[in-house]
Amino acid sequence: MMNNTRILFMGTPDLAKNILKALLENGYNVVACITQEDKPVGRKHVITPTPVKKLALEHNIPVYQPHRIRNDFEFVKDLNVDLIVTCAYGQILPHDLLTLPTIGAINVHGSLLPKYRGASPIQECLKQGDTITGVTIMEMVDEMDAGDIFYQQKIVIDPSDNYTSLLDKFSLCGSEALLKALPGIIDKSLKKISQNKDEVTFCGKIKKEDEHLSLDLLKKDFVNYVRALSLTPGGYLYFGEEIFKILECEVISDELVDKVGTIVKADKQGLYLQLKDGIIALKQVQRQGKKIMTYKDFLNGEKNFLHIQLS
RNA sequence: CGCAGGGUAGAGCAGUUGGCAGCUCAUCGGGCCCAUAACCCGAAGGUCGGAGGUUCAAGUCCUUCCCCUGCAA
Repeated sequence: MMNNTRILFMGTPDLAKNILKALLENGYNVVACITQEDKPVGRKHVITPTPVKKLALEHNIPVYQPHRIRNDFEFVKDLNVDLIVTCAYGQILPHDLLTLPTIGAINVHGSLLPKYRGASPIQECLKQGDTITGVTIMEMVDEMDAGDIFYQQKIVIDPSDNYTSLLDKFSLCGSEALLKALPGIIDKSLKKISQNKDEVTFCGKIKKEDEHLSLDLLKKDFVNYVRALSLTPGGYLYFGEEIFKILECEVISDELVDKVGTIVKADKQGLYLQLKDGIIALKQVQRQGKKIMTYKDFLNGEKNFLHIQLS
């Protein structure tokens, strides 16, 4: 019965690819995929298909890449779809598309809704210093991430987690949650519950300027902000004209020994930065043009870094 | 051919006007110490990204190819 359900999968990055993979490995009938257009990527501007497209083509699943799904979804009618499953597709689905499938349209969202509706839920929970987050399998409605909830599964955030490691957890957990919820969604036995409007919070898209770390942040927030941006795209401070990325750091003390933004220690024991409410240790850094390295490796090649000002 | 930095010991870097390839960390051995990631002594470890060229002599100069990274898209 589940094999007869005609599923249209919509998604773009690696996370979505892993969700699609889980569907395929468990025998679901994915009749087509919609993903973003191939884009020139990297320094050489090589036109690269999205991870979802690559996987779909390996399984001989037809791939559609409309420029604007809002204006171009007529082709979906001919697919006779029962269910749309989306995960990080990257475009808002028009109302008339949501009503096409016989069963409905569902989304895999990276937070415990109604918390963190929006574009960057995985980064946001790290920024906030949360210790628990999760995935939500939900019905799609016109308003973004506002649909009723079918199923939720919690994820424990470890203090050592950053965006990259948390993304791995979401790949696993998101797949698990979807597979648990799908049978009940398809046979309509799974009850959905509406979101508590009083608990709704939002998170926006991470913009370029957000990657410049702020020295106005309290040390705890600074560390969490760095976690949210690591390893990609990576938060940075300026070292003169150069970008100096900080990929991992930790709170050391409440001491105030020098101006905010000053390197107050640079030796084997650590690379310490003064913030306005204390000192943090920079553990992994990346100088412009260089690879990511530990503070020890960095200091081996960079003498005289003590008392340097970052901004 | 989008802009820019780079490739030298396991890691991070220095290497001047071409003239015996170095520093710090790590590793191994020894010493000191109640002890140590500390300190002292010693050792091993390199076709200087590849190919070609100039030269008595190339890490260094010329040509060409490959790769890594930051920015931009």
